[in-house]
Amino acid sequence: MGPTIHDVARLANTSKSTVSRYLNGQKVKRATQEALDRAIEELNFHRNANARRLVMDKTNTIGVVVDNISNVFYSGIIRGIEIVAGRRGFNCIFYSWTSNYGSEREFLSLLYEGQVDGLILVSFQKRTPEDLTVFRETEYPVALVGDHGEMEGLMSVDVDNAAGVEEIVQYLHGLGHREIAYIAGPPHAGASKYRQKGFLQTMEVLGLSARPEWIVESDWSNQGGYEAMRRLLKTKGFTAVVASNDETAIGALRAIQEQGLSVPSRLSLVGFDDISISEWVFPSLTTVRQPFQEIGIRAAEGLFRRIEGEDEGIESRSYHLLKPKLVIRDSCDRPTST
Amino acid sequence: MGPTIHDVARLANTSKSTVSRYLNGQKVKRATQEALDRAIEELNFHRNANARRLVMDKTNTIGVVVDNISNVFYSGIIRGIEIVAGRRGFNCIFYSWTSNYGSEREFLSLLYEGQVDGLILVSFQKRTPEDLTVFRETEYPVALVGDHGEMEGLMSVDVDNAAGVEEIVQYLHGLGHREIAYIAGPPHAGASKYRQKGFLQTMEVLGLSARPEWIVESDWSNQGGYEAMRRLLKTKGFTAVVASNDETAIGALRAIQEQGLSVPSRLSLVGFDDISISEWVFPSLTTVRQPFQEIGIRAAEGLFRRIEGEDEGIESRSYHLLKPKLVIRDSCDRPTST
DNA sequence: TGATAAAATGGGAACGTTCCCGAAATTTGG
DNA sequence: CCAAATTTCGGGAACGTTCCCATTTTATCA
Repeated sequence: MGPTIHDVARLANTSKSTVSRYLNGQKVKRATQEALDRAIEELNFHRNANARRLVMDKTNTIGVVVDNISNVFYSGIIRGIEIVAGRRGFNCIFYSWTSNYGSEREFLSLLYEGQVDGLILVSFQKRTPEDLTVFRETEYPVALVGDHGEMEGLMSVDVDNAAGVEEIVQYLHGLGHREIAYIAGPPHAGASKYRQKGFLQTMEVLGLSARPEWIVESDWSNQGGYEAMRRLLKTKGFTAVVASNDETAIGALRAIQEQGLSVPSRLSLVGFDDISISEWVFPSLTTVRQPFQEIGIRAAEGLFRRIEGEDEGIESRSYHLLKPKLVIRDSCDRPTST
Repeated sequence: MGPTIHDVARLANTSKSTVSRYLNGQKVKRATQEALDRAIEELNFHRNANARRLVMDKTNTIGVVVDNISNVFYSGIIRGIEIVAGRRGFNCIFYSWTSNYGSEREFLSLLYEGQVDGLILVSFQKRTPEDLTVFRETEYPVALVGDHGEMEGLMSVDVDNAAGVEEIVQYLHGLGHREIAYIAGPPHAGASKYRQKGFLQTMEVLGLSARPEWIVESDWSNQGGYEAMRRLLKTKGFTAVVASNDETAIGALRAIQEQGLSVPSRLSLVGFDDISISEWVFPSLTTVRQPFQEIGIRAAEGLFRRIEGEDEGIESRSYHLLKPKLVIRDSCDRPTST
């Protein structure tokens, strides 16, 4: 191992208690301070984190579990979490939930084992009811981002997916579109379900018919969007396409352009998420922006409320639904009058 | 805290030593085993990681520091690292190198403090000579991915940037291009320098002149590529554009298309990196694929060689240069004969 | 200057685990 | 069935730190 507090004490002609106190910011005599500084410098001393954590029963660290750590749109969420953690003097460490692990639940052992003081689980995959129950029952600080499976009593943050799609449909309707196709996401993901519900409900409210052959399923990938759009293009009559996320929309855009059709003059297209590339495809994509950073901030604040035991009440275990925002770019226009 | 090994021992009518042995996979009598299983289950016992780490002086964890944790093209590198770590029974934790931290070097304290057994630093930013020296001098296991500042004696992995650009230029030359423009990256990043060097050298080898007004600088962002391309389009005569990364290329593509020019019939365009979106822009982007996963694997293997002290020699402290591969898609064609 | 208050210091227990070593229990072999 | 060999077990030290408490040193004020 490296040098210990004891070695420092010996070199500085004092006791480990004094070294410990100095390292923890308490005052020591001027002379001892200088001796300690010299000793620490000379030995290149660093406190052993494991010993500290053992005795203090505190890590000053929160863990963030992300499925697919490099998903572009987790970037904002992570940033939000880091801002709040930094403010509280906590570090963040990230775990990627790859196939190495069976279920998200397994990460709870990070808490049991004392590796982190709190845990934020970020996933837009479907969560199992067993997972959710475990998260609710544990007395350790846990916050969820994404699918909360409509379970009460657990701290979670998500975006109002239905409201986002409603905005989209209203916008298209305002432009004059009446025949609107929809590319759905994976049927089990919570976000996907809410988006589709938002689509169907708004169509109904507006008195538009959502024709079954104009609703196709995809998997939220570029490839999936591309294939879905090709299927869609075999039918006729719609003037606008709502893709349930941006990746899908970009795949769809490619399929449309390959057919020599033009967006937006021939067909309008909308996405969802506002990932960074959406501004840069041609034409730039009209979409709905998720308040990613805000999501991260809310989740982290909820978590810290539990870590610091600020409330035992219901507030820290409630469900936050954030409103997304329509971002109008160049991929929509009035329908061509035929 | 939670229940301890002692509580388990008491409940199972045995001693902590026996519990410890059982937890570590040694054999115990059938009867005690059953009693232990019951006790562990009933108490929901988990070993305290900090106590274990303290006494064993080992964490079975490697840390991976990434600047901007959500950069799409770190995904493959991370995956590669996780594969190797998983094989060795190690966990990975990720740290994001945000503005919270001054320099990469600060992460070395994770090693000093015993939080991780090894560290991989992934960054394509410019590294300072001081940082590099510290990484070289430390006796702790460290591996670098990206810029190694041409310093000898440190374990690092990078892609052969110059060779990649050379392939691009050779390919364009083979198609008949003679007038080639170049959008450079940020001048201080190592990768950027090598790519530019590769461009200039290959042009010279082929007897082509790299005209100064056809070499513009950018910052490797979409926006930067867009602006650089607009500047470039004020000049005339070139038939192909080499962008020094894909993001830049995609920004450039947009600028070209906004002018009503067509890729590839009017202008050929090539990128570098092969990020996932490059396949999906229209036309799909011809680019050079970095072997991201392989990079991660190499770095992790080098790291583990040092963690496990397999060699004290030079092998684990050498520089690995991996060859990238040209990926031909739809953004290049023969120049139009005017 | 001397009594008293305040500040600085050192010793030792505690945190929960692993691991060594000697003791106890069990198995083996004649 | 008994001694020897083997397996299982329990006690205690150690890991490096924090924190409490008693002690020593320094500062304060009449």
